[in-house]
Amino acid sequence: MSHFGKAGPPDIRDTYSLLVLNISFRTTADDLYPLFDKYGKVVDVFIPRDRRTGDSRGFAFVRYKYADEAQKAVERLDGRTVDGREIMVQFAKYGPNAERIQKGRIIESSSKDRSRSRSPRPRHREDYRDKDYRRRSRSRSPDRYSRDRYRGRERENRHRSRSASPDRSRDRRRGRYEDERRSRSRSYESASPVRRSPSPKRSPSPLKPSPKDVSPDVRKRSPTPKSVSPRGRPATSRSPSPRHSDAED
DNA sequence: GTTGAGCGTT
Repeated sequence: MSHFGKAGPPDIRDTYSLLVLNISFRTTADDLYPLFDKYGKVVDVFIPRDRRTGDSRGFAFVRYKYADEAQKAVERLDGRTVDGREIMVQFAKYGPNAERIQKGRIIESSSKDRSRSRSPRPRHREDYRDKDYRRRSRSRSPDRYSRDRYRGRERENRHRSRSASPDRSRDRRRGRYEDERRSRSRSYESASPVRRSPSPKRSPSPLKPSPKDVSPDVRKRSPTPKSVSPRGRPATSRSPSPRHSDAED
């Protein structure tokens, strides 16, 4: 759906797509259109939305008619604060139908001319699913803790140099990404699938629990429930049955 | 009410 109400992409013959990232979730195409249209002729503005909820994904595609205007918009709107969020405008790298894009311009690889370049790779389906799957997992930041740590460090960095250069944003994101990746790798290596046993009944060895594991008080308290549940059942003691102890967990 | 790396629809 495009912002103009027409079905699908209007006409992508010589248009230059810009990718607008880091926009607010409330920002709509109607809000971006006038902003981008001021710097050139905007052919189409499209904001991908979630199919289930319909919420914006936080980025938009602005299609310009001329490259110079698109470039101008990139240099003008990149880093600008829109709706309280610093947006990032850059040329689109991938096309809507997995078409290759050069400098934001869509390069029709094979649609009418298939004999020239043969690329029998129906990957669009898989790519689409893959990206969709990624979005599902996006729900919330699973590594939010790690990112918070880095974010705190960034804050100090930003504190030192208030002036921000347009190139810095790239390095910043990339550096964080690498750190995140390394952190994940380390997590996978270090983190073992150890499930904390909620019940201390689980003995580490199949043998009978050594007296070191079981405190003498516990042993003495086990057969003597000084506390009775309101229902009249000895709830304080877990399960007097030794063979039932495993099944309970 | 929340979220935040990334590349798109009939």
